[in-house]
Amino acid sequence: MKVSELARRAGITPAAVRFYEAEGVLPAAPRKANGYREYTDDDLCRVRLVVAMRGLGLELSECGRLSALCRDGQCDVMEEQLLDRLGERRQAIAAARAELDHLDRELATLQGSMRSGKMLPLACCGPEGGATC
Amino acid sequence: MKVSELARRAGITPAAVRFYEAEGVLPAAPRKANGYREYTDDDLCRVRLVVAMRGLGLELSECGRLSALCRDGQCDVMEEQLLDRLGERRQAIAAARAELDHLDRELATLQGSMRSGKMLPLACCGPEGGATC
DNA sequence: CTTGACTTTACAGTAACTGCAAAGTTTAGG
DNA sequence: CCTAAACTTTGCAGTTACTGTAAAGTCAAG
Repeated sequence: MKVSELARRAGITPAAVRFYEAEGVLPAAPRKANGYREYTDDDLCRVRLVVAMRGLGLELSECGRLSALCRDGQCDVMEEQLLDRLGERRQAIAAARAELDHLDRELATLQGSMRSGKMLPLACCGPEGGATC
Repeated sequence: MKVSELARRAGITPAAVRFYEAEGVLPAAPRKANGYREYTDDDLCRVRLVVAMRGLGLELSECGRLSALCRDGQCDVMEEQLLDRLGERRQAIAAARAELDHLDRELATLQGSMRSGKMLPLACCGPEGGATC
């Protein structure tokens, strides 16, 4: 199949597929006589793995590394490392959530102050006392 | 004061201050004879406003626009628009949180399947039936 | 007078793509 | 056979908000 079909079936754009190849995340596809990339179902499978890992929030380079392990017949090693990453991701997600919650509380408080007419409680004029904004 | 002191008192780096100026987020600072930027307490106040708005998650361009309004004596208009942005931000935060929650559930499920020995339930070999990864 | 701590500028790099331009290829229809 | 649409190729610029580096000038202390 050609790049557009591969991309469509993997759920990304042809440009992204070429980008992944350029970045070494996917192996360089063999070319037909006209220079077009030609893909097999196995290739599709590999792309899908990368897309799935990206969807889990892993960095592209990490997806490439893990996918390469799998291609080298070390799927078990890959699985092990993927499991590690999943744990790390969940920690990062928990942290991100806490941060969002904190920010939302700040925003709510600020909204409240502003709506009740108080002038900018933004830390604009700090503890040093300040000039007019 | 010089750029480092301004930056320190505003809670950012000197490089960020110069960047903000280059981007037009802050007005160009007047220079001393030696070419160094010279700032007043009012300038510090302006930078702090931008830093505060950035901390609320607003885009830099938006911070620049709002801060400029305030500089032009339209603090009231700025406040109004800021209030709008805060509402939008809170919506975006709620959406981001929902996404994080969803992702975390996915990760947890995947962790579970992998730990109990099931091979990659990643959508790697899709509904079309697939090759080996 | 030297050393260290500043300052200036400009430019490269980051993450993960998207969009564009220019040129060649294929495919369907007339 | 011709043409027009819909592909494909490459390379490069743009996105966001900076950070890091390099080269060069300035300033304060000892």
